[in-house]
Amino acid sequence: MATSDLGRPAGRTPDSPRRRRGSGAADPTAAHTGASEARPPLTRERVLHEAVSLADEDGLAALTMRRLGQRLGVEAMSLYNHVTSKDDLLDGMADLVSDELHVPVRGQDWRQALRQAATSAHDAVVRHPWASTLLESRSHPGPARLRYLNGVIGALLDAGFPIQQAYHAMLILDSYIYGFTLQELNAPSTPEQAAPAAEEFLAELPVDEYPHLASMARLVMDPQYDRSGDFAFGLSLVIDALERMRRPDAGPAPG
Amino acid sequence: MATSDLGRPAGRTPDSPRRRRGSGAADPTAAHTGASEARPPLTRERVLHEAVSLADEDGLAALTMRRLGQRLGVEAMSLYNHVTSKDDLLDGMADLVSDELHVPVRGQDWRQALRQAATSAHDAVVRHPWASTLLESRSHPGPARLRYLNGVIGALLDAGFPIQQAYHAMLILDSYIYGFTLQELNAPSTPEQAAPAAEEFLAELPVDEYPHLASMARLVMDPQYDRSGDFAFGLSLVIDALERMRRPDAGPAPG
DNA sequence: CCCTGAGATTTACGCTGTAAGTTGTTCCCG
DNA sequence: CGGGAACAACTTACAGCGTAAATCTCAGGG
Repeated sequence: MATSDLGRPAGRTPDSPRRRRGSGAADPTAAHTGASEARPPLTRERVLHEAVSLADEDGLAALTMRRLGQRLGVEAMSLYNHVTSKDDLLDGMADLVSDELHVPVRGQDWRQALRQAATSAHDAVVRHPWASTLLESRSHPGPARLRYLNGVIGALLDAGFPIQQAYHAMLILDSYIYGFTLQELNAPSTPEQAAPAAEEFLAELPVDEYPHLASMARLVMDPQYDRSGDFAFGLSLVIDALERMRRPDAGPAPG
Repeated sequence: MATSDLGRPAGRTPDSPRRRRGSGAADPTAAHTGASEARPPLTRERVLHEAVSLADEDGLAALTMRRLGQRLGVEAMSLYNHVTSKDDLLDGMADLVSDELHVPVRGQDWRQALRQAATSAHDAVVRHPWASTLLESRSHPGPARLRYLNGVIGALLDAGFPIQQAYHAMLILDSYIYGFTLQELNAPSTPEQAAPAAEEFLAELPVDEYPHLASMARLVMDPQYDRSGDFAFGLSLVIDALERMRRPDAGPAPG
Protein backbone atom coordinates (compact mmCIF):
# COMPACT_ATOMS: atom_id res chain seq x y z
CA MET A 1 0.00 0.00 0.00
CA ALA A 2 2.84 2.35 0.70
CA THR A 3 3.91 3.36 -2.75
CA SER A 4 1.79 5.97 -4.36
CA ASP A 5 3.99 7.03 -7.20
CA LEU A 6 5.27 4.45 -9.59
CA GLY A 7 7.25 4.83 -12.71
CA ARG A 8 8.75 8.23 -12.57
CA PRO A 9 12.45 8.01 -13.23
CA ALA A 10 12.67 5.65 -16.13
CA GLY A 11 11.88 8.10 -18.89
CA ARG A 12 10.27 5.87 -21.51
CA THR A 13 8.35 8.69 -23.20
CA PRO A 14 5.11 6.86 -23.86
CA ASP A 15 2.17 8.63 -25.39
CA SER A 16 -0.62 8.52 -22.91
CA PRO A 17 -0.45 6.11 -19.97
CA ARG A 18 2.14 5.94 -17.21
CA ARG A 19 1.89 8.51 -14.49
CA ARG A 20 -1.16 10.48 -13.79
CA ARG A 21 0.09 12.24 -10.66
CA GLY A 22 0.39 15.94 -11.51
CA SER A 23 -2.83 16.06 -13.46
CA GLY A 24 -5.30 17.03 -10.81
CA ALA A 25 -5.81 15.84 -7.30
CA ALA A 26 -9.08 14.00 -7.67
CA ASP A 27 -9.23 10.44 -6.43
CA PRO A 28 -9.98 8.44 -9.55
CA THR A 29 -11.99 5.87 -7.65
CA ALA A 30 -14.53 8.51 -6.64
CA ALA A 31 -15.53 9.34 -10.19
CA HIS A 32 -18.79 9.94 -11.98
CA THR A 33 -21.73 7.47 -11.91
CA GLY A 34 -23.14 8.66 -8.58
CA ALA A 35 -24.71 5.61 -6.99
CA SER A 36 -24.79 3.35 -10.03
CA GLU A 37 -23.13 0.02 -9.35
CA ALA A 38 -20.91 0.11 -12.42
CA ARG A 39 -17.60 -1.64 -11.98
CA PRO A 40 -14.87 0.46 -10.40
CA PRO A 41 -12.73 2.17 -13.00
CA LEU A 42 -9.43 0.69 -13.94
CA THR A 43 -6.31 2.37 -12.65
CA ARG A 44 -2.66 1.53 -13.06
CA GLU A 45 -2.53 0.57 -9.39
CA ARG A 46 -5.49 -1.77 -9.69
CA VAL A 47 -4.00 -3.39 -12.77
CA LEU A 48 -0.63 -3.88 -11.12
CA HIS A 49 -2.02 -5.27 -7.89
CA GLU A 50 -4.25 -7.70 -9.72
CA ALA A 51 -1.30 -8.78 -11.85
CA VAL A 52 0.70 -9.48 -8.72
CA SER A 53 -2.13 -11.52 -7.25
CA LEU A 54 -2.52 -13.49 -10.43
CA ALA A 55 1.20 -14.22 -10.60
CA ASP A 56 1.25 -15.18 -6.92
CA GLU A 57 -1.57 -17.63 -7.40
CA ASP A 58 -0.91 -19.16 -10.78
CA GLY A 59 2.67 -18.25 -11.65
CA LEU A 60 4.18 -15.80 -14.05
CA ALA A 61 3.47 -17.98 -17.06
CA ALA A 62 -0.24 -17.72 -16.35
CA LEU A 63 -0.08 -13.95 -16.39
CA THR A 64 -1.42 -13.12 -19.82
CA MET A 65 -3.10 -9.91 -20.78
CA ARG A 66 -6.32 -11.75 -21.51
CA ARG A 67 -6.44 -13.54 -18.18
CA LEU A 68 -5.55 -10.39 -16.34
CA GLY A 69 -8.29 -8.50 -18.12
CA GLN A 70 -10.71 -11.28 -17.31
CA ARG A 71 -9.99 -10.97 -13.60
CA LEU A 72 -10.60 -7.26 -13.79
CA GLY A 73 -13.83 -7.69 -15.73
CA VAL A 74 -12.37 -6.06 -18.78
CA GLU A 75 -11.03 -7.00 -22.19
CA ALA A 76 -7.31 -7.46 -22.62
CA MET A 77 -6.80 -4.40 -24.75
CA SER A 78 -8.27 -2.11 -22.15
CA LEU A 79 -5.25 -2.76 -19.99
CA TYR A 80 -3.14 -0.89 -22.49
CA ASN A 81 -4.79 2.31 -21.39
CA HIS A 82 -2.95 2.00 -18.11
CA VAL A 83 0.16 0.17 -19.12
CA THR A 84 2.20 0.75 -22.25
CA SER A 85 3.14 -2.87 -22.80
CA LYS A 86 3.50 -6.12 -20.96
CA ASP A 87 7.06 -5.15 -20.22
CA ASP A 88 5.84 -2.02 -18.54
CA LEU A 89 3.45 -4.16 -16.55
CA LEU A 90 6.31 -6.33 -15.37
CA ASP A 91 8.35 -3.26 -14.43
CA GLY A 92 5.46 -2.06 -12.33
CA MET A 93 5.02 -5.41 -10.66
CA ALA A 94 8.71 -5.58 -9.85
CA ASP A 95 8.57 -2.22 -8.17
CA LEU A 96 5.51 -3.21 -6.21
CA VAL A 97 7.54 -6.07 -4.77
CA SER A 98 10.52 -3.80 -4.18
CA ASP A 99 8.25 -1.70 -2.07
CA GLU A 100 7.94 -4.59 0.37
CA LEU A 101 11.64 -4.44 1.19
CA HIS A 102 12.91 -2.97 4.41
CA VAL A 103 14.93 0.16 3.73
CA PRO A 104 17.65 0.73 6.35
CA VAL A 105 17.14 3.76 8.56
CA ARG A 106 19.99 5.98 9.67
CA GLY A 107 21.71 5.58 12.98
CA GLN A 108 21.19 1.88 13.33
CA ASP A 109 23.99 -0.64 13.67
CA TRP A 110 24.93 -1.34 10.09
CA ARG A 111 25.10 -5.09 10.52
CA GLN A 112 21.66 -5.22 11.97
CA ALA A 113 20.38 -2.89 9.26
CA LEU A 114 21.81 -4.97 6.46
CA ARG A 115 20.56 -8.16 8.01
CA GLN A 116 17.06 -6.73 8.09
CA ALA A 117 17.25 -5.46 4.56
CA ALA A 118 18.59 -8.73 3.24
CA THR A 119 16.06 -10.79 5.13
CA SER A 120 13.21 -8.68 3.89
CA ALA A 121 14.42 -9.07 0.33
CA HIS A 122 14.67 -12.81 0.76
CA ASP A 123 11.23 -13.02 2.29
CA ALA A 124 9.64 -10.86 -0.37
CA VAL A 125 10.96 -13.02 -3.15
CA VAL A 126 9.80 -16.14 -1.34
CA ARG A 127 6.36 -14.55 -1.08
CA HIS A 128 6.43 -13.73 -4.79
CA PRO A 129 8.54 -16.44 -6.41
CA TRP A 130 7.88 -15.11 -9.89
CA ALA A 131 9.67 -11.90 -8.86
CA SER A 132 13.01 -13.64 -8.52
CA THR A 133 13.77 -13.29 -12.19
CA LEU A 134 12.32 -9.81 -12.40
CA LEU A 135 13.78 -7.96 -9.45
CA GLU A 136 17.40 -7.78 -10.50
CA SER A 137 16.90 -8.15 -14.19
CA ARG A 138 14.61 -5.27 -15.03
CA SER A 139 16.62 -2.52 -16.60
CA HIS A 140 14.20 0.21 -15.57
CA PRO A 141 14.33 0.26 -11.77
CA GLY A 142 11.33 1.91 -10.20
CA PRO A 143 11.33 4.36 -7.31
CA ALA A 144 10.92 1.68 -4.66
CA ARG A 145 13.99 -0.14 -5.88
CA LEU A 146 15.93 3.11 -6.01
CA ARG A 147 14.93 3.87 -2.43
CA TYR A 148 16.12 0.45 -1.33
CA LEU A 149 19.45 0.71 -3.10
CA ASN A 150 20.01 4.22 -1.80
CA GLY A 151 19.22 3.11 1.73
CA VAL A 152 21.57 0.14 1.67
CA ILE A 153 24.41 2.20 0.27
CA GLY A 154 23.73 4.87 2.87
CA ALA A 155 23.99 2.32 5.66
CA LEU A 156 27.33 1.13 4.37
CA LEU A 157 28.71 4.64 4.00
CA ASP A 158 27.51 5.53 7.48
CA ALA A 159 29.33 2.48 8.78
CA GLY A 160 32.55 3.91 7.45
CA PHE A 161 32.99 1.88 4.31
CA PRO A 162 34.77 3.91 1.66
CA ILE A 163 32.58 4.18 -1.40
CA GLN A 164 34.61 1.64 -3.31
CA GLN A 165 34.36 -0.90 -0.52
CA ALA A 166 30.68 -0.14 -0.18
CA TYR A 167 30.28 -0.97 -3.84
CA HIS A 168 32.01 -4.29 -3.40
CA ALA A 169 30.04 -5.01 -0.27
CA MET A 170 26.74 -4.36 -1.95
CA LEU A 171 27.69 -6.45 -4.94
CA ILE A 172 28.58 -9.37 -2.71
CA LEU A 173 25.57 -8.99 -0.48
CA ASP A 174 23.10 -8.75 -3.34
CA SER A 175 24.74 -11.67 -5.06
CA TYR A 176 24.25 -13.79 -1.99
CA ILE A 177 20.65 -12.75 -1.42
CA TYR A 178 19.62 -13.16 -5.00
CA GLY A 179 21.56 -16.33 -5.68
CA PHE A 180 20.50 -18.06 -2.50
CA THR A 181 16.86 -17.25 -2.95
CA LEU A 182 16.85 -18.44 -6.52
CA GLN A 183 18.40 -21.73 -5.51
CA GLU A 184 15.91 -22.08 -2.71
CA LEU A 185 12.98 -21.50 -5.01
CA ASN A 186 14.11 -24.19 -7.41
CA ALA A 187 14.16 -26.81 -4.72
CA PRO A 188 10.83 -28.13 -3.50
CA SER A 189 10.25 -26.23 -0.31
CA THR A 190 7.92 -28.03 2.04
CA PRO A 191 9.24 -31.25 3.59
CA GLU A 192 6.22 -33.27 2.50
CA GLN A 193 7.01 -32.32 -1.08
CA ALA A 194 10.76 -32.54 -0.76
CA ALA A 195 10.94 -36.01 0.70
CA PRO A 196 9.44 -37.97 -2.20
CA ALA A 197 11.27 -35.82 -4.72
CA ALA A 198 14.58 -36.43 -3.02
CA GLU A 199 13.74 -40.11 -2.72
CA GLU A 200 13.14 -40.31 -6.45
CA PHE A 201 16.27 -38.32 -7.19
CA LEU A 202 18.40 -40.61 -5.10
CA ALA A 203 16.79 -43.69 -6.57
CA GLU A 204 17.65 -42.60 -10.09
CA LEU A 205 21.08 -41.27 -9.26
CA PRO A 206 23.98 -43.62 -10.08
CA VAL A 207 25.34 -43.51 -6.56
CA ASP A 208 28.69 -45.07 -7.38
CA GLU A 209 29.25 -42.46 -10.07
CA TYR A 210 28.40 -39.47 -7.87
CA PRO A 211 29.14 -40.62 -4.32
CA HIS A 212 29.65 -37.17 -2.76
CA LEU A 213 26.55 -35.76 -4.36
CA ALA A 214 24.60 -38.77 -3.17
CA SER A 215 25.68 -38.41 0.42
CA MET A 216 24.84 -34.74 0.41
CA ALA A 217 21.47 -35.54 -1.10
CA ARG A 218 20.95 -38.01 1.73
CA LEU A 219 21.78 -35.32 4.25
CA VAL A 220 19.41 -32.82 2.72
CA MET A 221 16.54 -35.24 2.31
CA ASP A 222 16.61 -36.09 5.99
CA PRO A 223 13.27 -34.88 7.36
CA GLN A 224 15.05 -33.98 10.60
CA TYR A 225 17.14 -31.42 8.82
CA ASP A 226 15.74 -27.93 9.26
CA ARG A 227 16.67 -25.64 6.44
CA SER A 228 14.97 -22.55 7.74
CA GLY A 229 18.16 -21.13 9.23
CA ASP A 230 20.31 -21.64 6.17
CA PHE A 231 19.78 -18.21 4.70
CA ALA A 232 20.55 -16.43 7.97
CA PHE A 233 23.62 -18.57 8.50
CA GLY A 234 25.18 -17.66 5.19
CA LEU A 235 24.09 -14.08 5.58
CA SER A 236 25.94 -13.76 8.86
CA LEU A 237 28.98 -15.37 7.33
CA VAL A 238 28.93 -12.84 4.51
CA ILE A 239 28.33 -9.87 6.75
CA ASP A 240 31.14 -10.94 9.07
CA ALA A 241 33.39 -11.16 6.05
CA LEU A 242 32.39 -7.63 5.08
CA GLU A 243 33.20 -6.41 8.57
CA ARG A 244 36.60 -7.99 8.25
CA MET A 245 37.06 -6.23 4.94
CA ARG A 246 36.24 -2.95 6.65
CA ARG A 247 38.60 -3.49 9.59
CA PRO A 248 41.28 -5.87 8.34
CA ASP A 249 43.30 -5.77 11.56
CA ALA A 250 40.51 -6.39 14.00
CA GLY A 251 40.04 -9.65 15.81
CA PRO A 252 37.85 -12.50 14.57
CA ALA A 253 34.72 -11.44 16.45
CA PRO A 254 34.55 -7.67 16.59
CA GLY A 255 32.00 -5.89 18.69
CA MET B 1 32.57 -31.32 -27.31
CA ALA B 2 33.34 -33.54 -24.38
CA THR B 3 29.97 -34.82 -23.34
CA SER B 4 28.72 -37.72 -25.35
CA ASP B 5 25.90 -38.96 -23.20
CA LEU B 6 23.20 -36.55 -22.24
CA GLY B 7 20.00 -37.13 -20.46
CA ARG B 8 20.46 -40.37 -18.67
CA PRO B 9 19.44 -39.88 -15.06
CA ALA B 10 16.27 -37.90 -15.36
CA GLY B 11 13.95 -40.77 -16.21
CA ARG B 12 11.27 -39.03 -18.21
CA THR B 13 10.09 -42.16 -20.01
CA PRO B 14 9.45 -40.68 -23.42
CA ASP B 15 8.41 -42.84 -26.32
CA SER B 16 11.07 -42.65 -28.95
CA PRO B 17 13.67 -39.92 -28.74
CA ARG B 18 16.14 -39.17 -25.96
CA ARG B 19 19.18 -41.33 -25.89
CA ARG B 20 20.16 -43.58 -28.69
CA ARG B 21 23.40 -44.85 -27.18
CA GLY B 22 22.95 -48.59 -26.73
CA SER B 23 21.15 -49.08 -30.03
CA GLY B 24 23.95 -49.97 -32.38
CA ALA B 25 27.42 -48.66 -32.64
CA ALA B 26 27.29 -47.09 -36.06
CA ASP B 27 28.27 -43.48 -36.37
CA PRO B 28 25.03 -41.80 -37.38
CA THR B 29 26.82 -39.20 -39.47
CA ALA B 30 28.12 -41.91 -41.78
CA ALA B 31 24.69 -43.08 -42.89
CA HIS B 32 23.21 -44.06 -46.21
CA THR B 33 23.30 -41.78 -49.31
CA GLY B 34 26.80 -42.80 -50.37
CA ALA B 35 28.38 -39.76 -51.95
CA SER B 36 25.21 -37.73 -52.47
CA GLU B 37 25.47 -34.29 -50.95
CA ALA B 38 22.24 -34.58 -48.99
CA ARG B 39 22.20 -32.63 -45.76
CA PRO B 40 23.78 -34.38 -42.81
CA PRO B 41 21.22 -36.25 -40.74
CA LEU B 42 19.85 -34.63 -37.65
CA THR B 43 21.07 -35.87 -34.31
CA ARG B 44 20.30 -34.77 -30.80
CA GLU B 45 23.81 -33.36 -30.52
CA ARG B 46 23.49 -31.37 -33.70
CA VAL B 47 20.15 -29.98 -32.59
CA LEU B 48 21.47 -29.01 -29.16
CA HIS B 49 24.63 -27.39 -30.48
CA GLU B 50 22.73 -25.38 -33.05
CA ALA B 51 20.27 -24.31 -30.37
CA VAL B 52 23.16 -23.06 -28.24
CA SER B 53 24.62 -21.14 -31.16
CA LEU B 54 21.28 -19.58 -31.94
CA ALA B 55 20.74 -18.54 -28.33
CA ASP B 56 24.29 -17.18 -28.13
CA GLU B 57 23.79 -15.05 -31.21
CA ASP B 58 20.22 -13.85 -30.90
CA GLY B 59 19.17 -14.51 -27.33
CA LEU B 60 16.92 -17.07 -25.75
CA ALA B 61 13.75 -15.33 -26.86
CA ALA B 62 14.78 -15.84 -30.47
CA LEU B 63 15.12 -19.57 -29.95
CA THR B 64 11.92 -20.93 -31.42
CA MET B 65 11.44 -24.36 -32.82
CA ARG B 66 10.75 -22.92 -36.25
CA ARG B 67 13.86 -20.79 -36.36
CA LEU B 68 15.98 -23.60 -35.02
CA GLY B 69 14.63 -25.94 -37.66
CA GLN B 70 15.30 -23.34 -40.30
CA ARG B 71 18.95 -23.12 -39.32
CA LEU B 72 19.22 -26.87 -39.57
CA GLY B 73 17.50 -26.97 -42.94
CA VAL B 74 14.52 -28.78 -41.53
CA GLU B 75 10.94 -28.14 -40.53
CA ALA B 76 10.19 -27.38 -36.91
CA MET B 77 8.37 -30.61 -36.27
CA SER B 78 11.34 -32.70 -37.34
CA LEU B 79 13.16 -31.56 -34.25
CA TYR B 80 10.73 -33.54 -32.16
CA ASN B 81 12.31 -36.71 -33.45
CA HIS B 82 15.36 -35.87 -31.39
CA VAL B 83 13.92 -33.89 -28.53
CA THR B 84 10.74 -34.62 -26.65
CA SER B 85 9.73 -31.00 -26.11
CA LYS B 86 11.16 -27.54 -25.97
CA ASP B 87 11.72 -28.08 -22.27
CA ASP B 88 13.82 -31.10 -23.07
CA LEU B 89 15.75 -28.98 -25.52
CA LEU B 90 16.45 -26.44 -22.79
CA ASP B 91 17.57 -29.18 -20.43
CA GLY B 92 19.99 -30.40 -23.03
CA MET B 93 21.32 -26.92 -23.69
CA ALA B 94 21.83 -26.33 -19.99
CA ASP B 95 23.84 -29.49 -19.68
CA LEU B 96 25.92 -28.56 -22.69
CA VAL B 97 26.89 -25.39 -20.85
CA SER B 98 27.47 -27.31 -17.63
CA ASP B 99 29.95 -29.37 -19.52
CA GLU B 100 32.11 -26.28 -19.96
CA LEU B 101 32.63 -26.00 -16.20
CA HIS B 102 35.87 -27.02 -14.56
CA VAL B 103 35.34 -29.99 -12.29
CA PRO B 104 37.76 -30.03 -9.34
CA VAL B 105 40.30 -32.84 -9.39
CA ARG B 106 41.38 -34.65 -6.26
CA GLY B 107 44.47 -33.77 -4.36
CA GLN B 108 44.51 -30.10 -5.24
CA ASP B 109 44.39 -27.30 -2.67
CA TRP B 110 40.69 -26.90 -2.08
CA ARG B 111 40.72 -23.12 -2.24
CA GLN B 112 42.45 -23.19 -5.59
CA ALA B 113 40.07 -25.89 -6.79
CA LEU B 114 36.97 -23.98 -5.79
CA ARG B 115 38.31 -20.78 -7.25
CA GLN B 116 38.82 -22.51 -10.56
CA ALA B 117 35.41 -24.13 -10.50
CA ALA B 118 33.66 -20.90 -9.59
CA THR B 119 35.54 -18.89 -12.17
CA SER B 120 34.76 -21.38 -14.88
CA ALA B 121 31.09 -21.26 -13.97
CA HIS B 122 31.12 -17.48 -14.06
CA ASP B 123 32.88 -17.43 -17.40
CA ALA B 124 30.59 -20.00 -18.94
CA VAL B 125 27.52 -18.03 -18.03
CA VAL B 126 29.10 -14.85 -19.37
CA ARG B 127 29.78 -16.72 -22.60
CA HIS B 128 26.17 -17.91 -22.71
CA PRO B 129 24.12 -15.21 -20.99
CA TRP B 130 20.87 -16.98 -21.75
CA ALA B 131 22.06 -19.86 -19.59
CA SER B 132 21.96 -17.79 -16.42
CA THR B 133 18.30 -18.47 -15.91
CA LEU B 134 18.56 -22.07 -16.99
CA LEU B 135 21.57 -23.45 -15.16
CA GLU B 136 20.24 -23.42 -11.63
CA SER B 137 16.60 -23.52 -12.42
CA ARG B 138 16.25 -26.67 -14.48
CA SER B 139 14.79 -29.38 -12.30
CA HIS B 140 16.27 -32.20 -14.36
CA PRO B 141 20.02 -31.81 -13.98
CA GLY B 142 21.99 -33.55 -16.69
CA PRO B 143 25.11 -35.66 -16.22
CA ALA B 144 27.50 -32.76 -16.73
CA ARG B 145 25.85 -30.81 -13.95
CA LEU B 146 25.89 -33.85 -11.69
CA ARG B 147 29.59 -34.31 -12.36
CA TYR B 148 30.24 -30.70 -11.45
CA LEU B 149 28.25 -30.83 -8.25
CA ASN B 150 29.82 -34.11 -7.22
CA GLY B 151 33.29 -32.72 -7.87
CA VAL B 152 32.74 -29.56 -5.85
CA ILE B 153 31.31 -31.49 -2.92
CA GLY B 154 34.21 -33.92 -3.13
CA ALA B 155 36.70 -31.08 -2.95
CA LEU B 156 35.02 -29.73 0.16
CA LEU B 157 34.90 -33.11 1.86
CA ASP B 158 38.55 -33.74 1.01
CA ALA B 159 39.39 -30.41 2.59
CA GLY B 160 37.94 -31.66 5.82
CA PHE B 161 34.59 -29.94 5.85
CA PRO B 162 32.01 -32.06 7.65
CA ILE B 163 29.17 -32.85 5.27
CA GLN B 164 26.89 -30.33 6.91
CA GLN B 165 29.43 -27.56 6.58
CA ALA B 166 30.13 -28.62 3.04
CA TYR B 167 26.46 -28.22 2.29
CA HIS B 168 26.45 -24.71 3.70
CA ALA B 169 29.63 -23.88 1.91
CA MET B 170 28.29 -24.99 -1.43
CA LEU B 171 25.06 -23.14 -0.90
CA ILE B 172 26.91 -19.93 -0.16
CA LEU B 173 29.39 -20.36 -2.95
CA ASP B 174 26.78 -21.13 -5.56
CA SER B 175 24.66 -18.26 -4.36
CA TYR B 176 27.55 -15.90 -4.85
CA ILE B 177 28.50 -17.21 -8.28
CA TYR B 178 24.99 -17.27 -9.59
CA GLY B 179 23.86 -14.01 -8.04
CA PHE B 180 26.94 -12.08 -9.04
CA THR B 181 26.85 -13.27 -12.60
CA LEU B 182 23.21 -12.46 -12.99
CA GLN B 183 23.76 -8.95 -11.71
CA GLU B 184 26.70 -8.56 -14.02
CA LEU B 185 24.72 -9.64 -17.03
CA ASN B 186 21.99 -7.12 -16.36
CA ALA B 187 24.41 -4.24 -16.38
CA PRO B 188 25.76 -3.11 -19.72
CA SER B 189 29.16 -4.72 -19.94
CA THR B 190 31.52 -2.91 -22.24
CA PRO B 191 32.67 0.54 -21.14
CA GLU B 192 31.63 2.16 -24.40
CA GLN B 193 28.10 0.92 -23.78
CA ALA B 194 28.10 1.55 -20.08
CA ALA B 195 29.22 5.14 -20.15
CA PRO B 196 26.27 6.65 -22.04
CA ALA B 197 23.82 4.41 -20.18
CA ALA B 198 25.19 5.52 -16.83
CA GLU B 199 25.21 9.10 -18.03
CA GLU B 200 21.55 8.87 -18.91
CA PHE B 201 20.77 7.10 -15.66
CA LEU B 202 22.45 9.80 -13.63
CA ALA B 203 20.81 12.54 -15.65
CA GLU B 204 17.36 11.15 -14.95
CA LEU B 205 18.03 10.25 -11.33
CA PRO B 206 16.75 12.78 -8.77
CA VAL B 207 20.15 13.16 -7.16
CA ASP B 208 18.90 14.93 -4.05
CA GLU B 209 16.45 12.13 -3.42
CA TYR B 210 18.97 9.31 -3.81
CA PRO B 211 22.33 10.88 -2.94
CA HIS B 212 24.16 7.70 -1.96
CA LEU B 213 22.97 5.83 -5.00
CA ALA B 214 24.03 8.75 -7.15
CA SER B 215 27.53 8.87 -5.78
CA MET B 216 27.94 5.14 -6.26
CA ALA B 217 26.64 5.47 -9.78
CA ARG B 218 29.24 8.14 -10.35
CA LEU B 219 31.94 5.83 -9.05
CA VAL B 220 30.85 2.98 -11.26
CA MET B 221 30.46 5.05 -14.39
CA ASP B 222 34.02 6.30 -14.14
CA PRO B 223 35.74 4.92 -17.23
CA GLN B 224 38.91 4.52 -15.14
CA TYR B 225 37.21 2.00 -12.95
CA ASP B 226 38.08 -1.55 -13.94
CA ARG B 227 35.41 -4.00 -12.98
CA SER B 228 37.12 -7.11 -14.28
CA GLY B 229 38.47 -8.07 -10.86
CA ASP B 230 35.21 -7.66 -8.99
CA PHE B 231 34.12 -11.26 -9.27
CA ALA B 232 37.47 -12.61 -8.10
CA PHE B 233 37.56 -10.14 -5.23
CA GLY B 234 34.23 -11.23 -3.83
CA LEU B 235 35.03 -14.85 -4.52
CA SER B 236 38.19 -14.66 -2.41
CA LEU B 237 36.26 -12.94 0.33
CA VAL B 238 33.70 -15.72 0.34
CA ILE B 239 36.27 -18.50 0.20
CA ASP B 240 38.23 -16.93 3.04
CA ALA B 241 35.03 -16.83 5.05
CA LEU B 242 34.50 -20.51 4.34
CA GLU B 243 38.01 -21.27 5.53
CA ARG B 244 37.27 -19.42 8.72
CA MET B 245 34.12 -21.47 9.11
CA ARG B 246 36.19 -24.62 8.77
CA ARG B 247 38.87 -23.53 11.25
CA PRO B 248 37.18 -21.07 13.61
CA ASP B 249 40.21 -20.66 15.85
CA ALA B 250 42.79 -19.99 13.17
CA GLY B 251 44.29 -16.61 12.55
CA PRO B 252 42.91 -14.06 10.13
CA ALA B 253 45.02 -15.10 7.15
CA PRO B 254 45.57 -18.85 7.27
CA GLY B 255 47.86 -20.53 4.81
C1' DC C 1 9.63 -56.84 -55.46
C1' DC C 2 7.11 -55.04 -51.79
C1' DC C 3 7.09 -54.30 -46.90
C1' DT C 4 8.54 -51.92 -42.98
C1' DG C 5 9.64 -48.33 -40.13
C1' DA C 6 12.05 -44.14 -38.99
C1' DG C 7 12.31 -39.54 -39.84
C1' DA C 8 10.76 -35.35 -42.47
C1' DT C 9 6.68 -32.86 -43.69
C1' DT C 10 2.05 -30.87 -43.72
C1' DT C 11 -1.81 -29.31 -41.57
C1' DA C 12 -4.22 -27.65 -37.81
C1' DC C 13 -5.40 -25.90 -33.08
C1' DG C 14 -5.39 -22.93 -29.33
C1' DC C 15 -2.65 -19.79 -27.38
C1' DT C 16 0.21 -15.37 -27.13
C1' DG C 17 1.15 -9.82 -27.37
C1' DT C 18 -0.49 -6.00 -29.50
C1' DA C 19 -1.60 -2.68 -33.80
C1' DA C 20 -5.59 -0.53 -35.59
C1' DG C 21 -10.22 0.86 -35.80
C1' DT C 22 -14.71 1.53 -33.46
C1' DT C 23 -17.91 2.57 -29.91
C1' DG C 24 -19.33 4.59 -25.67
C1' DT C 25 -19.10 7.68 -21.75
C1' DT C 26 -17.62 11.75 -19.11
C1' DC C 27 -16.18 16.31 -18.73
C1' DC C 28 -15.54 21.12 -19.95
C1' DC C 29 -16.88 25.17 -22.31
C1' DG C 30 -19.93 28.30 -24.44
C1' DC D 1 -28.73 23.22 -22.48
C1' DG D 2 -25.80 21.53 -26.64
C1' DG D 3 -21.30 20.56 -28.90
C1' DG D 4 -17.18 18.49 -28.97
C1' DA D 5 -12.84 17.06 -27.20
C1' DA D 6 -10.65 13.25 -24.38
C1' DC D 7 -10.21 9.13 -23.27
C1' DA D 8 -11.45 4.48 -21.69
C1' DA D 9 -13.25 0.27 -23.26
C1' DC D 10 -14.30 -2.90 -26.89
C1' DT D 11 -13.71 -5.39 -31.32
C1' DT D 12 -11.26 -7.21 -34.89
C1' DA D 13 -7.17 -8.81 -36.91
C1' DC D 14 -2.46 -10.55 -37.47
C1' DA D 15 1.81 -12.85 -37.04
C1' DG D 16 4.00 -15.84 -34.29
C1' DC D 17 4.32 -19.52 -30.71
C1' DG D 18 4.56 -24.96 -29.11
C1' DT D 19 3.04 -29.14 -30.52
C1' DA D 20 -0.73 -33.13 -31.62
C1' DA D 21 -1.94 -35.79 -35.42
C1' DA D 22 -1.87 -37.40 -39.96
C1' DT D 23 0.70 -37.87 -44.11
C1' DC D 24 4.54 -38.47 -47.13
C1' DT D 25 9.36 -40.20 -48.42
C1' DC D 26 12.62 -43.43 -48.93
C1' DA D 27 16.64 -46.58 -47.61
C1' DG D 28 17.25 -51.44 -46.06
C1' DG D 29 15.69 -56.21 -45.33
C1' DG D 30 12.81 -60.08 -46.51
